[in-house]
Amino acid sequence: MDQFDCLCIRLRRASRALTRLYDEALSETGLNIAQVGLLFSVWQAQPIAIKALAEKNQLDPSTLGRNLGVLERRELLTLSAGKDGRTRMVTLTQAGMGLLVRAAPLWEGAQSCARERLTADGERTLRALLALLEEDESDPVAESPEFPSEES
Amino acid sequence: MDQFDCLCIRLRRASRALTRLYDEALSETGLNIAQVGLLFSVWQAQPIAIKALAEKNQLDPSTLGRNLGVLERRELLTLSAGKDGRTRMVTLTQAGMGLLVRAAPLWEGAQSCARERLTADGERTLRALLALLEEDESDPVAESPEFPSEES
DNA sequence: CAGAGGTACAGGTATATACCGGTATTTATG
DNA sequence: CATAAATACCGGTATATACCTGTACCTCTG
Repeated sequence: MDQFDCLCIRLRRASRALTRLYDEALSETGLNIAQVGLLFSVWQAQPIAIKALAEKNQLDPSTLGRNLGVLERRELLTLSAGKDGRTRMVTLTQAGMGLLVRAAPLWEGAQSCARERLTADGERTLRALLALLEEDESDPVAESPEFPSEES
Repeated sequence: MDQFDCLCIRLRRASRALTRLYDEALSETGLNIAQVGLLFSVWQAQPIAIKALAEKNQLDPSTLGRNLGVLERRELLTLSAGKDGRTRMVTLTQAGMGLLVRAAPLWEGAQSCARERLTADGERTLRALLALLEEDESDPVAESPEFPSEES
């Protein structure tokens, strides 16, 4: 086993790899998959407050605020005052909407490619993950001393 | 469906959530899961060049270099010149080794928790993901107009 | 209605991540 | 052997991500 069986590390690695795939497919739009996903999420719910959008995307509100700032500077969306003076409502601009439409077929391509790739060499990983989840918990990890213990 | 069925967005979201879980479990070490994973990876292969470590972790070498810098400043590892004058070899310090040992039980806890949580409310997601992978490709996505098309 | 407490956001700080271009070093080539 | 090409790394730049703190605003209570 090249890597230790950390669900989180595995997931992070898979996330990086898949992100690279989508980002490349979307490169001609000048946006990455996180940004396209965000625009899409706004489109679904606009106008929507930052807090609500953060919950919808399970993102820290301050993170989301900064991410929105990038898209606002590119004039893909606007942040306007809501009825509640504390909130700022997010809305797509025409340009943002247009970019989403342009991104759609590119996203489709990446999604197909991802699906193929996952089917090809990743379904095993998924199944292994499932197996890991179903692993007998009562069996202590004594067999494979994956983490260093007290021998220096 | 609250979210659109982007494998990448889903994976990124899951990655963020799981990262939060592990990071919290590891908080008393002052390290996050990415750092612990990196220390572990170095431990497995030390001394190892940045390039090789980057490949092992599927990380961009420049990214890895910066991440290593953080751990070097905390004196958890050292970067020394290799035989090849271009490379820098990464090695754990005693402190780095010690922290890894301290992190082990905390990591175990997070891993168990993650496994439980995934079993509880995420196995469905995994199975859905599998189903998505096995989805009939010949069926065009016409049914659910997930992405905006030409109506502004 | 005035103050207490809660809410939504902005900004500071830190890390993670990637791409690109520059530099030093090694290797290959003529 | 001298030069070209390849390699490994570093630093600039940009974005993603989260935590914490401060500020403005709203809501509730007396």
